[in-house]
Amino acid sequence: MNQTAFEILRSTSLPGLLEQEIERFILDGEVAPGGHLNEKEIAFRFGISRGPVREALRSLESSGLIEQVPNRGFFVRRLSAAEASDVYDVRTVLFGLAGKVLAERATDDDIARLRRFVGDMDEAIGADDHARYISLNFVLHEFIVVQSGNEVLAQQYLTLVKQLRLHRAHSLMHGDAIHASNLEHHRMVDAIAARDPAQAFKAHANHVETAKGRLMAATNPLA
Amino acid sequence: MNQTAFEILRSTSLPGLLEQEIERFILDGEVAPGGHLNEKEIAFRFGISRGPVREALRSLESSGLIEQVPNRGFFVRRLSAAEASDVYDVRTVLFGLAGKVLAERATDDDIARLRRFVGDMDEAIGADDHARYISLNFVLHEFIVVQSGNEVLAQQYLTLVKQLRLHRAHSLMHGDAIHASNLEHHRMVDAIAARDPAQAFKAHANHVETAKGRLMAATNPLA
DNA sequence: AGATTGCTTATTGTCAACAATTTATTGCAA
DNA sequence: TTGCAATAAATTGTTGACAATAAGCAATCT
Repeated sequence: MNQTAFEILRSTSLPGLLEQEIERFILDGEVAPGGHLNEKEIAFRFGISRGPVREALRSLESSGLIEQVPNRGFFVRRLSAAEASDVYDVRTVLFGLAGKVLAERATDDDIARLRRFVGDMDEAIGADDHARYISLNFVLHEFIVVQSGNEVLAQQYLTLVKQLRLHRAHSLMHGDAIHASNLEHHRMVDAIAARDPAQAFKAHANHVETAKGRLMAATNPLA
Repeated sequence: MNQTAFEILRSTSLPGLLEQEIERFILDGEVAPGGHLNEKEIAFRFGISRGPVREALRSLESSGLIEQVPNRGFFVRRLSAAEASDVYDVRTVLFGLAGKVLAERATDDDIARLRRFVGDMDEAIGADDHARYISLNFVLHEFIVVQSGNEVLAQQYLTLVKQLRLHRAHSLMHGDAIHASNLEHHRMVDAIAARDPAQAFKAHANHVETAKGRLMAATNPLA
């Protein structure tokens, strides 16, 4: 039963479980940026008291998804364009590092899977399946970062990606942009397959940098 | 009075204040890596209850300074050589980015202060004042990262530096190493003064990379 | 002696209640 | 009607108590 599974997890770490649930809630947009998180309501929703809820909220605060205002509670963080730009800059070098490290240690199987991902994404583009492309895109990036084997890197990177979802136009791409994006993916995988760390760093960093460019252009057409 | 200052801060955010105090406690080595953090004892020490203590501990957990073991509490994190290596790799690209950004936006005053720092460090070397060098070294790095203006970058970087203090040999340098280190500082500042972002990235990243090399050599003389 | 079981103690995990602060509402006067 | 003051309600901040789990210790058995 799901009930028992819940009970088992519950006994290990209730705040940890809560953190995941609240995070999902935020990332799914069920509470908009700037929105207030009512402790009592959250506690009631999960049938527990406010103690564990506050602990979970503190964790989410540290990962930059929510902010605390003294005596007023926790609010979903609002990410300005300037802040999103800063996040992108950090993400750029982290992803570059992931590519570099992966070029040094990728197995043949890793490379085969990377090629498969990018191939599937080409197919999704051909079939005009936008949702599938977005989904595969996320999986590809996560795969690269996780397979790099550097947990610090992976954790930092994923935190930043989550933060970016708090920004208004966090992933509006269409037509040409998607096509160009997957061309960059090909270059990334080629560099890894060639076991060329320096080139892999460039290709991966460049990919995020151009993504930032697309985002900023969409946000502020004047700049 | 200090008492009132404490009371004022206390009214804004007790867990936040606690987090700083416990962090200082850990970084000063008053609890060794692997050591246990007794909630009741901490609460008693500050004359408060366990609620706020647990919230502060959750925050510290998110920043990677402590780890939670279910039903056994929080322990100061033990950083293995492999983990320290990973942290250094991430720190390398973050510091590279800081140098790059600073090269793009540093004011003349920033550059003057950088030169002064490095000059003072040369003096400290000449006077064989090891403690002063270490101190200035930290201030210089923090200055560069903060003046980059990217708060995400600064926060991530400082978190990693704190984590590194959990590793045994986190800053044993002497003689030649210190001299070589400050030569690298000169190259960093030169690149910033020349407003050369690409060169600044290289110089800054290289500086952390060689520091990692020194550390790993000290930790594992065989490799 | 060494290992094992059962009991005692200490510590964590969670809760419900209370105090303090903020927000919403009502009543009143200009 | 609008602005303001007083009051009521809701929410956060903190606490002390209780339950559940783990660690320490002594007595027992092989």
